[in-house]
Amino acid sequence: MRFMANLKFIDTVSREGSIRKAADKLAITSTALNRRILQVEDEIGQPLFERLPSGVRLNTAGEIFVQHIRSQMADLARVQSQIADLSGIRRGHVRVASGADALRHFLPEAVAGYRRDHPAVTFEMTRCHGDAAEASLLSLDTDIAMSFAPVRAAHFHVAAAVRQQIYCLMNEAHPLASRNVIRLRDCVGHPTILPNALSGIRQLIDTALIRRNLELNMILESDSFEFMQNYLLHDEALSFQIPIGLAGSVETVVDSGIAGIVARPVDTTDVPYGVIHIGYLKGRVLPVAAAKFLDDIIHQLQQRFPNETGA
Amino acid sequence: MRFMANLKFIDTVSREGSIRKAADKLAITSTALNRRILQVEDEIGQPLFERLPSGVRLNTAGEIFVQHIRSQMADLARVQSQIADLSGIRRGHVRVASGADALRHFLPEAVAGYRRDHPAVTFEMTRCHGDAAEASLLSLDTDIAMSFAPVRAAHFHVAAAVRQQIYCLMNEAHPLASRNVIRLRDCVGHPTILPNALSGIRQLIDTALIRRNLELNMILESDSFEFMQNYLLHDEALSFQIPIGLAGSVETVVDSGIAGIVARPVDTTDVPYGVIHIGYLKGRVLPVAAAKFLDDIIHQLQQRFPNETGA
DNA sequence: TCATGCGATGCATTTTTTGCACATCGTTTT
DNA sequence: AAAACGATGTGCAAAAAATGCATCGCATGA
Repeated sequence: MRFMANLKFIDTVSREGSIRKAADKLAITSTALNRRILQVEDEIGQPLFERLPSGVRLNTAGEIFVQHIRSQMADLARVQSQIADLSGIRRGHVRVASGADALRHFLPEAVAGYRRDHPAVTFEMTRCHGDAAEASLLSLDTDIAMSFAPVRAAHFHVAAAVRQQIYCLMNEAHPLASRNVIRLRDCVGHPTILPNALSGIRQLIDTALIRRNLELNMILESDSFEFMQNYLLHDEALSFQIPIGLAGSVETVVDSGIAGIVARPVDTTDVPYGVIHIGYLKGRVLPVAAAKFLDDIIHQLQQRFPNETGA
Repeated sequence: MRFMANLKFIDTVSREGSIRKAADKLAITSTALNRRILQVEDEIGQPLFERLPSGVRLNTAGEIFVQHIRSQMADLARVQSQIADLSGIRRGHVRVASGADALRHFLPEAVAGYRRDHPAVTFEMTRCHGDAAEASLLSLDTDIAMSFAPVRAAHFHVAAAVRQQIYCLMNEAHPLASRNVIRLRDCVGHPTILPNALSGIRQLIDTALIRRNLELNMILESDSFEFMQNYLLHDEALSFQIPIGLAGSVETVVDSGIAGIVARPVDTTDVPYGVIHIGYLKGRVLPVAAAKFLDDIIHQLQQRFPNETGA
């Protein structure tokens, strides 16, 4: 794309914070890159970068301009995707940011299913925590975000929301494994593993504990669900998860997807439902591929959680 | 703007319908232009134009791409305006499409007033009828549209709406000039001049006539308000106009702005109020200059028609 | 004080773009 | 039916632009 080259160069420089580093990345000499930037600045009529001894940094005009560039590039991707769609082959590139929950089982299956129908579409999956999702949407590094944390609606268009009950995970030999529903007070005293503070699950549980003035015996904290679940195989402890992070459908979720580990719902009067939000940057028009994939996962969510899915 | 050159070239070719004509307009040879277009088509991966014996025409992919180009260029104008605004000098270019009514007195005054404060801002005023306004907003040839005709809300964001009563214009020697309010039936029999069928005024009057089963003695039809008013100086006829097309404020509008011509309100039970809509393309972010000018004229409308202006 | 890393610049070189002449194709006119 | 016209596409030489190298000036940090 020659006609976008200069703009892409500026974007890269702004990300690298240095003309020389950007030049390396772009496989041209710093001289050439420098001059192209000077040229664009000349055409704009104002400098876009502050020259610092350690490199360059965007000034206010640059911030505005780079935001424009990114939106242009994202829009060009949409247009290309739309044009490619005309010739029958659906091609494109879809970038998804998601919490770790959905990245475990749901998204792999969803992506694989989509690619079965549209093998020319490529994907980029980024794991991220709450706020980072919004940032990557804003900088147009991501098309679709999926987050269990509450979202600020300012920049986020919610395409779908799915209610998720908290489940308690444990070894099938655990004394609580015989119960059909777990009350929060049942957990007190048992060794417990919790996701770290950025997780939506953790926030829900912490709020519930404070409200009921309970305290759990937390022995371990992690941001890896896989680690936490595997740990349960070797120690008699409790952990928490939401259905989308488990393998089966919600009715058959008696076992958690890992042999020997069972999942039991936590009473919703103790810990309320949380909500997974799926959406994209407000005001954006998604590329065809991303839009179709979004439709796809919303459809799958409706099938898997028929009574929990809303607009 | 070298980095936009190729895109601008494609836009021009699509408007001219011929590579040669576009090349003339762009002051380069058709050879060079042709090759640049082939190059872009190559980068896109698909042809954008159909080659016809009489020139070129956009194909479907081209339509999509050109729409993208136009939105990019409009957005670049916004960004430039915003950047220029940082340095204190407000510069930019504002493109307004309006019916003939507002172009007579209101807009000249409004533009002159704005340019008094911001002399670096340039303007482009286009007179247009109802539907053409929407088209020029959609093709991003226009920033702000002002229309007395009813607007379809699909693509039009209404920034302000002003109620306008119909006034009857006549020579001060006309027998009806002695009345304070004109009833529609009073007009029957008198020679009458009407704006042509595209005008919002005409549509309101036609509807009223049909409803009351009246018929006017129409001797002349025109799309030039100036012609119509000047005609009244030489013949004892009636014409119609809305306040924004007249010179004074609504209270002092006993004379029409032209010596010897008076304006009398038409009873609103006969001909209802019409509405002037001022707005822009839905979803667009206007350049700073255009946005401020829009604020400006809305403010002036509120001052001039304090009880008629709504959101 | 010196070394280091940054962006800017002059100049020779390479790459790209341009313009001219002409080919090719379809339509219109004679 | 044939010629003329006007459209886009193509070789080739000239012109213009971009590039790479060596170098400068400058501020920071050891």
